[in-house]
Amino acid sequence: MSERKPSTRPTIDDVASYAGVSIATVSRVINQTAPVATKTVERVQAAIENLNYQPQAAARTLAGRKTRTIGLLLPQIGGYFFFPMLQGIESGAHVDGYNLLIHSALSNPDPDQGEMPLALGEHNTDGLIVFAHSLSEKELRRLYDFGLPLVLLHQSPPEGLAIPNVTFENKDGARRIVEHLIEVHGYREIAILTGPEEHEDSYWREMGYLEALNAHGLVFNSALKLRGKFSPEIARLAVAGLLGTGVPLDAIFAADDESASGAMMALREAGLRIPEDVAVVGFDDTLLASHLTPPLTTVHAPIEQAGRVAISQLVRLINGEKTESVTLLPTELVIRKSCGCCSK
Amino acid sequence: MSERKPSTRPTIDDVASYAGVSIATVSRVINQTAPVATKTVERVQAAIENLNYQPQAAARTLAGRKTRTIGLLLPQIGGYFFFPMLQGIESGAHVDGYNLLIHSALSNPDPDQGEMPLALGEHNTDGLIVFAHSLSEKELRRLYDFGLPLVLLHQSPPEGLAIPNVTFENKDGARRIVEHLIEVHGYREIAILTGPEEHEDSYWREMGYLEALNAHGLVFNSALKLRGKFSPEIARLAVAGLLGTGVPLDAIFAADDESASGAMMALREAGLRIPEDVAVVGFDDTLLASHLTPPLTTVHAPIEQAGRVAISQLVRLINGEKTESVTLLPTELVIRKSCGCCSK
DNA sequence: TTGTACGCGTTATCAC
DNA sequence: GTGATAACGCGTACAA
Repeated sequence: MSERKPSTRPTIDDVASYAGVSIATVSRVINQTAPVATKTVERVQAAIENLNYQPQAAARTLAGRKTRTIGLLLPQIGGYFFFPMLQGIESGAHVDGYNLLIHSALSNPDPDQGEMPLALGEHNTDGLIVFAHSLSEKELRRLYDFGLPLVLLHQSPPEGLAIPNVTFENKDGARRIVEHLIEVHGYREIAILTGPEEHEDSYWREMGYLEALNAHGLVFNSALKLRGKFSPEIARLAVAGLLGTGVPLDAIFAADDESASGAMMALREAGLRIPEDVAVVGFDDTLLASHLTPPLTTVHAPIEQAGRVAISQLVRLINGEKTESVTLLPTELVIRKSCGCCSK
Repeated sequence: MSERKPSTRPTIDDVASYAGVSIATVSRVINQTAPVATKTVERVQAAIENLNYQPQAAARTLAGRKTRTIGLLLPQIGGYFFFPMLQGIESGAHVDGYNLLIHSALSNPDPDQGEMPLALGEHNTDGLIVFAHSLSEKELRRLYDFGLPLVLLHQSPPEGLAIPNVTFENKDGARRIVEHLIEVHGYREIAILTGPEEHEDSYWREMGYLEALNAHGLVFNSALKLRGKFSPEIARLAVAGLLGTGVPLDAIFAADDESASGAMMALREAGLRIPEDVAVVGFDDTLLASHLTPPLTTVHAPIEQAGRVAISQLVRLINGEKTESVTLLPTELVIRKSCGCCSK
């Protein structure tokens, strides 16, 4: 298959002469930036239609100093968490009339060491949504100082930077699900599978776990704190290791659904039944949760909504309107079977 | 939280005067488009560094007539299939130095009826990757006739349009997994859960199924053909319906992993064991497959690779190089437990 | 090896 | 309501 030669596209001048008006008028009907006579509008629109004209984005940006584009920076693409988030962000961006430019930080080497400057920034975006720790603090500061509108998803801003951030009521959700394990099922030996060290959501989920323990007079047993890193494989190994020690165990609170699935694997491999021998609960309520066997009791996190809110905050910022410095989205307990409820 | 005022960014002129050269020279060192004296290069680079200069994307595009951006058009964002694909596309695009603009067709109303023109197109991209049927044939034709480089993912081009397309060896993979059911396990009553009607991958998977049946002297029983639409819920209902009829059933070949998970649910709800009573196999080998209980025997499809190949084809097209009209990526049988193998 | 000057296609600011 | 025309920031002949 060989190349075809691109034809030349019509410009605003072509439209203007076709319609017998000036380019200024054409611009006016396109952008509705000033009143134009109805007849003229019709002629111009017909011209646009007939010539199949579409304004050149780059020229508009250059002249109008707006890219109409929002950038999204992610640590990496993948995981169950990712697509509802992207869904929210994409639809939100589109509703507000913005294009979405995506980059994963992995393919975006650290600008502190390497040469390559950030592919997303003030030169091609009106604002950025930064997920968790996809940007070094230094780079974040640079962009902030520059004045680029920024919103942080699932990360609070570095000291002194007034960047809006949106996340979940993690502590509250975690506390509630752990209390469910304690109050409804009477479990007392409850392990926790934490996420990555630096992950703030994980931190607050752990705090919620501790709070629930304390509220019910249970003492925290550090042997029951396992690092799951939001990864099924790592969680599986961690749980297998715990089971090897023979420590008594009633239930496992995994800080996300993926590590919960790893925990389930480990339990099953050890010949333990879920939830009869050990209960397992998660956090996030991703697609995975309902596909597991038994279906996972978890905390529903409004992931898609978070994406949408992040966009709306960013758009407000771009428009120079006031924004919330922190948005905490409520979570909700979702009872399925892995905790011991509803089992037959 | 209130607004901050954006500072003004340095231009190529600032860099030029800072370095004591002309803007042409600055442009040359940035784009390495002509030899420049080493000393000069150093001075310019220092200037760029000190001024924190980054070229304005819009201006480069306007002057150089290249957006350095690739557009990705999707029917909707979601499903397990989606991550690896996006991963491949994103990384591929980045490796080749392109930005990635994403749009889902859902938020992109049909331009044939509505007003809104396609948000992605010749005005803001150098080329487009179009997934399955996210674009009407008319719009596809328009873009093609215009000369915009186009690559189709999991869809063959409309009559007469020479657009490269990349997909899997669907028929072959389907045939192999169904033959596995027949030859290794001796199943004869094998149902199929197809995907959406118009989906080509699904069509070829069905063909592979039929081929396997024929090759082993089994006659196709139309009662065993169920529409799963690549959806767990729809598949679940379809299978439940089938079970209600009492038709004999040894195994189910689901045309994708998600419908396989739905089939499993239905079977379990009917009190049937997998694979002892009815075996289930899928297609794609997404994350889901290994998370199911029992782990799903399926056909591994190189989803991420398909994304990467699509990008490379598109880039070749953009560069005016020759491309493959069709790329068929090989699939591979992945034996887990849901077919009856490895069970203990 | 380097500099000058024009053009890329819009928006925005004036006048009329 | 409408029309000239000056930016916008950069690439790139063409000259030197």
